[in-house]
Amino acid sequence: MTPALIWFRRDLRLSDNPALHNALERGYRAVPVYIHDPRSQATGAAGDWWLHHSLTALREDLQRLGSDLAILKGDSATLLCSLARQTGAGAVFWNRRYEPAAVAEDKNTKQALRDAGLEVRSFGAALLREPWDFGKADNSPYRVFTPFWKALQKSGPPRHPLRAPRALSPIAKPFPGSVSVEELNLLPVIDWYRGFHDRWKPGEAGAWAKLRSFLDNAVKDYPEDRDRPALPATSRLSPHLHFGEITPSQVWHSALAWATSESEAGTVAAAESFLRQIAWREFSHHMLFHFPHTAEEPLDTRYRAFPWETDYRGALEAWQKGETGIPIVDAGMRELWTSGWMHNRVRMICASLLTKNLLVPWQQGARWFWDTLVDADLANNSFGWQWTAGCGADAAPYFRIFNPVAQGERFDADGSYVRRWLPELKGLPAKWIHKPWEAPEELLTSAGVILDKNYPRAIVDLKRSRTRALEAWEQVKRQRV
DNA sequence: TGAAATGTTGGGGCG
DNA sequence: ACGCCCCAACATTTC
Repeated sequence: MTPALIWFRRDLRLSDNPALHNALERGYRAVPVYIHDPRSQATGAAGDWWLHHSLTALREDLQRLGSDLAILKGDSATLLCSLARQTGAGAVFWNRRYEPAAVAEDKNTKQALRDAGLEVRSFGAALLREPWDFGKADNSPYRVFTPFWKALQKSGPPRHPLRAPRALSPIAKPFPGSVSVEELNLLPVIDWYRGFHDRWKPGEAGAWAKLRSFLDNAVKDYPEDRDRPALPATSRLSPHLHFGEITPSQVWHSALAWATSESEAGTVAAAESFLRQIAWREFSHHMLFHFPHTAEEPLDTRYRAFPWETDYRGALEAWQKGETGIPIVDAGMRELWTSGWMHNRVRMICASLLTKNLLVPWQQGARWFWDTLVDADLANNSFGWQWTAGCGADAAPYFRIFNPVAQGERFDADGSYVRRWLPELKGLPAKWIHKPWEAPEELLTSAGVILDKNYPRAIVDLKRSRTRALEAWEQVKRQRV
């Protein structure tokens, strides 16, 4: 059997893997390869932690089927060419990536391999639809979510997921040039990530465990509870989806299968409310594909002239450390630091405070999330930040400025989310927990809260900074015309 | 996937 | 009984 290199990237799974599946179907012997190119590093520190464990899991899964994962360091085009020569491979198969830099790299690699006389095949699996053939009637991309979502639902179910192979052929041992996962030095130098282990299980099995428990326990209440950060109401699949340990198509079919197998009313609506979030992920990936500059620059060009604060270092640092003095924000930022993840509702609240009340450029917030989120994903991250900042696709109009106190009282009414992450405020009753600066002095004292001593006073006046943000927006509107 | 300002309505207290 | 005011509750407009 002729070998084919299966180039793993952001598809660290064996099931629903078209590259692997097609190589086997065409009678190739699969040689699984992962290439770490430190120059084209597209992961933050938390993502690196995840990648380390996900690669370990993939390698073990491959070994269980009789194969292994060859792990190489260096330039992918060069390595794939030399590897094909060494192994006598006649083909290279992979599943597509959609980020601008990855698209460019893959295009070059494909050309180099074809020039070397190899068969190269790439497949779509990370998205529900290929961005280039999912658009409006005139084939231009959707820029508004609701029509995108309607078209997605109308376009029929995504392709049916493929099964994992039952067995694979062994690869050469030792494999030429292969290193261990440890040798990739992915684990961050400072060990802030200790809290990650009991919350996350990177790898394909971990992804399915999350999906299973979400379908068994939470999806039925998803429409009701999804915005309440204290509850385990969301799927937490985001990092698994990012690394391709599970595909959106698998999630889609599993959720609909759950909805039709349950006899209770409202299950289809519940499943669709969840899949709508999967569609937001899809939308943001399509947007980044069609507008590749939006990872760095605002989609709405008026915002190039936005009068951001220039001396924002102190504010940014307080925000990063969860020391803004605004409880729902600080709770979110500490959840992020401790667990590598933050509830989506709280992400919006934190992002709104940074970009609107503090007038810090959204790219700074995006950069911090990029480094600290285990699910850091270029498309989702850029899209989400631009959405909140008001400069993105189908964005919240600029004047929609969150009031973090009102948001806290609405979505964390009893304050249990805040108390979980800010134990120093534990003793405050729900009435004051979202605005300790307004609490009566004697109440603060009996709760053991000393403002500016063990919990900061709010670093911004919410009312005044709101007005200031609206004035900044007026300035931008005038400049354009 | 907002919040604040402003407008409207209707019940109840009260002279 | 009536008009007046207050204000909560809700709706609409504006940022």
